[in-house]
Amino acid sequence: MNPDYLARLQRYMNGIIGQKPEQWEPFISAFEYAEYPKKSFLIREGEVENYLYFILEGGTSSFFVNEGREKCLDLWFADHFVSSYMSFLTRKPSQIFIQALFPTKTLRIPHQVLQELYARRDESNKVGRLLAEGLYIARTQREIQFLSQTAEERYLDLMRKQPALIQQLPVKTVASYLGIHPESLSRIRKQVMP
Amino acid sequence: MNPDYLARLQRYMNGIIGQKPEQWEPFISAFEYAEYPKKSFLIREGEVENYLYFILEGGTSSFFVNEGREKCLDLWFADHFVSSYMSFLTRKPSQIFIQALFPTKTLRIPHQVLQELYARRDESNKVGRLLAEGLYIARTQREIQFLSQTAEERYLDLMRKQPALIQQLPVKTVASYLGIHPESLSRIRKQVMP
DNA sequence: CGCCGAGTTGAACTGAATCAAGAAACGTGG
DNA sequence: CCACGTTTCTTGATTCAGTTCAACTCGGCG
Repeated sequence: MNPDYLARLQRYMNGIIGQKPEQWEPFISAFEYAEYPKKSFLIREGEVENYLYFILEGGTSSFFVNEGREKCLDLWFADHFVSSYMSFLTRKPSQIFIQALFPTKTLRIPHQVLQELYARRDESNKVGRLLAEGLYIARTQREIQFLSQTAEERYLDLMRKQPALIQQLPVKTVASYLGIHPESLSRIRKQVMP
Repeated sequence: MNPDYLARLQRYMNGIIGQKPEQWEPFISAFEYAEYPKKSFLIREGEVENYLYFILEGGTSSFFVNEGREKCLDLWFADHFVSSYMSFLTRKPSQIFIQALFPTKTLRIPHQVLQELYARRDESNKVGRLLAEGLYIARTQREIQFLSQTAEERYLDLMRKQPALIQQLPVKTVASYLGIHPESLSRIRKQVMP
């Protein structure tokens, strides 16, 4: 494993919990390296999520399948955590798939190891707290956006905030992320372009 | 204040973090009692959320207003925590209102006090972690439901899981919670009833 | 009594889904 | 490196869930 990888995670931890290495050091050393080829799954529906992943390179889509259609919950890229977090927390089968959108390199921590850390070192709960808080905020922002904007507005927003993302991902992935079908995104693009 | 109220919070904490009073005792004693008349606001859009509330009696609606329409994010009742949690965490103005649906009694903890607790007692982060995790799960479940069910399915689901709620709340509140307009709920009820 | 907000009903409208068909891009194996 | 089959993308025609706007009813309350 590239030694720079742990440094990446350290830098991220520094950013969210501050300059107290003793708080995140045991946390960081509990991670293991794992790679996922493009289109492979970090987890499938029905499995119990055993890992929390920190993305080093690449990106993932979290989605569930309803009546044969993929419904994307979120996309995550380098320097973010991803997991079927509900399954990870509840130890129940995952309702979602997480799939690598590109060849993806991660550091991951097993559930068991994290739980032991929480139990053994009170201060490690701070990491877990900040993690859950961050995920909560992301979820809530997205829900507010879905309730207040049309598909076209969400698309324009995405173009403004993450233009690279629209270039790199297939239309069907972007459409699913926007909560619409590929045909609709196709029309929106035609509408918006000229 | 009714002394039973602290016991209520204690029982709840016991349920989520287990039988270690020393973990939640300093937490619980930091709460103060507060009442909200029906239709009053725990917080309004634009204000920074200063409290995390534990509901003793009554209930609340969390909503934002978009183009003059109320969009409900969640409803909470006795023995649950509520807050404009995104504002509480980020210290930025709240995007949402929280309004008492009935005369509502709460125990609330000020942001500052909770932060000091987090900083001074590592183990109190566990409470914060479990709280954020629980809120994350609720948000995610709701998002999955919105992406996979029609309004009628969501209504039938609510009837099955929370029939009392439909009785006690005005149609417009239930409609907003279901993500539709009162007219639409009216039609769905007619459709479903006979 | 009369008002006023809450709920219902109707008719027209709209954003997005659905179904179908064709064109373009992709990747896989020969 | 090309050929072939499979996805992916686009476009069109149609349908549908839910909105919008407007009118009307009902029940409580000053």
